[in-house]
Amino acid sequence: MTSASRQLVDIAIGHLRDQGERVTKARRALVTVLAESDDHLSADDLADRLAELEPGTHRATVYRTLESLEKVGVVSHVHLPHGPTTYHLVDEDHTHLHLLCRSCGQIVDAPHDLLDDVVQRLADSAGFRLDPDHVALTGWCRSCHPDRGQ
Amino acid sequence: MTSASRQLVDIAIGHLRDQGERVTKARRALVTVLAESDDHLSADDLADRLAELEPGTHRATVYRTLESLEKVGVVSHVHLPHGPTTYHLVDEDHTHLHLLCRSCGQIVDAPHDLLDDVVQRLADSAGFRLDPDHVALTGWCRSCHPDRGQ
DNA sequence: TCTCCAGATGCAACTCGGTCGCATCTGAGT
DNA sequence: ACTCAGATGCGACCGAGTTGCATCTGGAGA
Repeated sequence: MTSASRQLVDIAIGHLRDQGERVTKARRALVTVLAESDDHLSADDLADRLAELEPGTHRATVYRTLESLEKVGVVSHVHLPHGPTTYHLVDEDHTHLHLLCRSCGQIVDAPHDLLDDVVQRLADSAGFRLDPDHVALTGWCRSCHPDRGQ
Repeated sequence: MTSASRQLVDIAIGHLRDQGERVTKARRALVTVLAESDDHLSADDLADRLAELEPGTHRATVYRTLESLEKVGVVSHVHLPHGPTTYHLVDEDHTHLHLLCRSCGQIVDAPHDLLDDVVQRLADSAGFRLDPDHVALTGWCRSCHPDRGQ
């Protein structure tokens, strides 16, 4: 475990305590797994990695723990069309949007401010507060883009 | 059945024939249901409505028929995060994007050209061809928007 | 350090959206 | 009318996520 990820874990655990949430083995282990991973892991991926750190952790616990961590704002999830939801630690410094290639399934990162104009326009015109990074947008990546998609 | 929807059905059935696809009872019935519906129906919703027009149509047939109709370009689907996929007839004149409220679940329509700039920028910068209406974007609608989301 | 209990966990059964293999049926070309 | 590739009905299956309930435990208070 790198010092960077140890620090992420400490911060996240701190948030849990601050909000009166219990710091259990499962929660600490899950945060640790998240801190050491990239941000495209499904609940099942997390359960697999958790099997080493905290064996016997049940799938249902993974889902419930993720829910708790989201509630206190240390975790967030992204929906991938045609695929499982992925989870990641909230990290203001490294936010980015996700683009999913409909052909090869590759996830391409996009700058976090890509939709800033759209957010502004929707707020002004429809009073809709857009949450730009909660779903992956889809399309075709450079190496795939066909004339006509699936 | 209105004359407008009858016309949509005829056009769609024409596309099927043109592309050498069979015109079966289930396909005709499903196109008819789609032509008479708004565009936020799940496969199960469609199966329910199909029960009147063409009783005994199996769920699996609904999925397979939707797939065939998509292949010939008369149907398209939109993913709603936290909900089932919805299907609609392709209709160039009435395209729009979908915004899903994370609080009340309401679907808000947005102008189809909302993401045109983004499409252009992504194409230029990343070679990614964005398909702007394949997933619903999420956020909070005018009557919900809280200070902090779920 | 011990006690206690709200809240977290393990487990199994369940839901829901979607897919698949296979036997049967049918649209449409001859 | 005959034929058969392709469409359908059916049921079993799958993956993702949820729920009810019994048991366990973190951490606050004595």
